[in-house]
Amino acid sequence: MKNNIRIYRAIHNLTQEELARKISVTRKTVNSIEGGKYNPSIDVAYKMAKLFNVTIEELFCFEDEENNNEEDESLP
Amino acid sequence: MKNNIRIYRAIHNLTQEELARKISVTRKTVNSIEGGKYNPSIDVAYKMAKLFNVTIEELFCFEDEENNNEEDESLP
DNA sequence: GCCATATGTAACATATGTTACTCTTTTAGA
DNA sequence: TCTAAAAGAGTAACATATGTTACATATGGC
Repeated sequence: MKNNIRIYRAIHNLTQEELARKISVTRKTVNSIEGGKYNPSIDVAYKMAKLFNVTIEELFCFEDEENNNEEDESLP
Repeated sequence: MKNNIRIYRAIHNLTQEELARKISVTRKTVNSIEGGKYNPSIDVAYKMAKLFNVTIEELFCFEDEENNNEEDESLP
């Protein structure tokens, strides 16, 4: 699932570590979610969205994430 | 975390099983989330919100869930 | 009361999100 | 270039969400 964390982090001028501290998770969690390694829990998603003053839907891109292959390394 | 699943389910006239099938989870998952047994994953939350045509924030009540005790049995 | 449907719930197994620890790589600045 | 901050990442351990299966309870119509 793609997301706009990096963008909103830039807008609010926060490092991954600062963001992590503000929402009470580790920097690795922010790093992994921002990099799309895994999806956030709904709590973490909400805390981030609230901090950035946007909705969860604005921060994370759900739309057509079901039928893609999250990497292009499998393409011919 | 409280939620309005039961209400929106009633509005859309769906049983737990029908809702479950529409969002590709089991009835137990719907039942457990609706009953507040655990929080949904962000995917399930999104699918429900999309089906009911509301935002995740409208469907689930995050606001002051940190400092409550999720039951009123502890009240005097 | 009897029956069908809807809902609540338990034990266990599996999948996924999060942390702690550590290390490497990239980026920005003097 | 050298340095430090920032970001990317691997692993193991743990917490939580979800599925499977089965059974119990409620509710309404006959």
